[in-house]
Amino acid sequence: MSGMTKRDLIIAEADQLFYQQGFEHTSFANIAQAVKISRGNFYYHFKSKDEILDAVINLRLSNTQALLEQWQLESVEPIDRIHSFINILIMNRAKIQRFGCPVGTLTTELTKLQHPAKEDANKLFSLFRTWLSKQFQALGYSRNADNLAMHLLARSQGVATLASAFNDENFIRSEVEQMYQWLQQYSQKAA
Amino acid sequence: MSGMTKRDLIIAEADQLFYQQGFEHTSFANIAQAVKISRGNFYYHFKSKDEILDAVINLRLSNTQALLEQWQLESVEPIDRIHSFINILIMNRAKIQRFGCPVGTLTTELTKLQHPAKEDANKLFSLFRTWLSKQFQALGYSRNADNLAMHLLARSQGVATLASAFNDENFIRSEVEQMYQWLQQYSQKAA
DNA sequence: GTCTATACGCCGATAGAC
DNA sequence: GTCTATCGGCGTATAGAC
Repeated sequence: MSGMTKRDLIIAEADQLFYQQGFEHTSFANIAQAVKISRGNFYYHFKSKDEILDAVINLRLSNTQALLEQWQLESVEPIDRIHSFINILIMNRAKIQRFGCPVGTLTTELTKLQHPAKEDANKLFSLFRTWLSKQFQALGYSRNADNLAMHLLARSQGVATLASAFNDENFIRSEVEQMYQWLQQYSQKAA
Repeated sequence: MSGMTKRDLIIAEADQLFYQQGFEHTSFANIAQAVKISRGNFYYHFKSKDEILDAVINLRLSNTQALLEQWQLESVEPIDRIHSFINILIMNRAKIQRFGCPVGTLTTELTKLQHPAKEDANKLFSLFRTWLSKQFQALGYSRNADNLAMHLLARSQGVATLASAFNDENFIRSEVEQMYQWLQQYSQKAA
């Protein structure tokens, strides 16, 4: 947390609040209180609320990029890397049960608001999509790698939505197990 | 549309707007304009915005109930009934691509707003859940019927979320095909 | 850089005429 | 029942002192 400018701090707090309360429902007063600055001081750092949203999306994009690179380094086998993806549902289960998936809920909200930043938020999905697609390509499924990537993305989105609706941890664990089993059939071709 | 009271008309318009724009983002001015009444006249029919939300949720609950009963009458075989459920993704594909699933997006929004009506909105999910569960029970999978119901609900939620994010009709069709195929393995035991 | 004070609009909600 | 007029509050955003 050292070397963090006040601007970075605002973005980090806004990131959390947008996730927990939604973008529109989060006011400058909320963020200002969290960062412990006055509302007026805000506009020294950002010209508008949309500008904060852009910064939050960019933060999430670089965090996601870093996460994918980490998974890439941690595992050599594509199957293990895809496992890392599925496992976010377990790692983040507590927050997912409360607030859903940060990517899915943001894009859904921005869609309803017809907000121009929706396309940028969608890049978060695309990062996972292309990364997963590459793993399936490496497994030898180059023809439908993108379909498999989208399928897995959809499965995890659905799990997040229902886990949040029913606040059900066992459901997450059960579905993650099934996703692992589903994945097994694609580990054959690699050998 | 005949025999529709002004109150019913307000609820119907609010239903559409809440779906398309979100609950919080929809103002009385929006609804009033759609129904062609003044904002003030509103409070003759409803005491508060939350009261409209309750009415909209109740409308959706009874519509859903009617839909499930229709599916029950249209098909005798549980497999065919479950097919009817999966097929909503195709039937409503245009709206789903634009606004996502009306059930999922509403519960997600109300969760972030920490709105008391969230539990009522969740009953929409529960209607589908118990109905699907009954179909799987009828197929002979009484032990994990609820798990299968939740699995199918999650799959369709995920499809709706990603179809809306990427505005992709082919993805919907492809996933629906896979859901049909997944369902096939559960049609054996019945014989 | 950070603050206080304030402008201005939209929101939900109310009052009261017709 | 439907309207107009209006209140009080909160939202984003600005101006200007320190």
